[in-house]
Amino acid sequence: MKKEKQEEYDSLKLSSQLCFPLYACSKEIIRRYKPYLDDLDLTYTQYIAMMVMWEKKSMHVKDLGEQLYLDSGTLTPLLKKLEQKGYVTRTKSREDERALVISITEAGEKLKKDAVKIPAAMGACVRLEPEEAAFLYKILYKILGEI
Amino acid sequence: MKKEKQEEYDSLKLSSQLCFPLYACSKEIIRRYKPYLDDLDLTYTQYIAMMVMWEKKSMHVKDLGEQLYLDSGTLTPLLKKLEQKGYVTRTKSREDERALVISITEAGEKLKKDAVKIPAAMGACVRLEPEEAAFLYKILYKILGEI
DNA sequence: TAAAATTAAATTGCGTACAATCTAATCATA
DNA sequence: TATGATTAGATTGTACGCAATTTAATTTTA
Repeated sequence: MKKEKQEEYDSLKLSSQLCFPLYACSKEIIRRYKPYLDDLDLTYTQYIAMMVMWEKKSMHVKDLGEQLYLDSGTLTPLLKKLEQKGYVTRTKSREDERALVISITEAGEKLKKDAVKIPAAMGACVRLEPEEAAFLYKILYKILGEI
Repeated sequence: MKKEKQEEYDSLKLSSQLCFPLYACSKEIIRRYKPYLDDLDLTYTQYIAMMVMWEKKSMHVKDLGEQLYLDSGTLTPLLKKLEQKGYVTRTKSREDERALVISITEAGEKLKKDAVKIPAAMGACVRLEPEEAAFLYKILYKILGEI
């Protein structure tokens, strides 16, 4: 086989790709969260949604979706579940009846007290040097920024 | 609020976490693959499965699952779909009747010719310096290696 | 200002992910 | 060699993730 052809084919190896370790790593980290999140009866996606709510207290579904890079097809059922659990409320906006306002509840705020343990536990679980973590963070946001 | 308490709460911000950009980035890259994969009528997961098959030609579902970090719950329906499309065959192993052998077909091999364009197209799509890419690759496999 | 365009959520449908369970085959060993 | 343990896949059930479509509300503009 010609050398160029072989090189082309090599690029189709899983081990030549960046996308694959990124995809596998993302799933792996989420898997490592699971035991901690199970204690709070939250899935990973519900957890990142709650993280935004803990910070912002109240916001439109649209804005939440922009923060999380998720659309209404994912968020609508997820937020209904968080409402069932009593962590948020869902109410139509007065100013714009198209928009739905998500607000954190008392119980949702309470949950935060249990959740604060998680980042530390995860930090111990993923062993990276501080410089490695910082660089990884920077590169990932560089890729996301290209959107 | 006490300073330590605030720091604890800050760790619960989406912007303080590594997991979130990793998760968002993984989805974003897969999203960027979509137009190219649509041309081949493959999903991303089907594509990485085919990447292994292009390299190995034939293997057990179990080994494929180990390569891709996927279990039979994901692979069984996925491989049935690839079989329907005519890219692989699924046959019981002679030596061990529990095992299922996945083998690439003529049509599956043909598909590789169209797929070789994808890594180059994606490289142009995700703009990282070579050192950045190399570093990212190394760190991701470091995290995966901790499994 | 009435019609057209746009926008925000919800809905539908398909394809993962993965835990948990089940079934059948194989292995280990008492 | 019978039987208990292990293993490989398949199945079931829950929860995304996202494209495409729908519905209702708002904005634009002819």
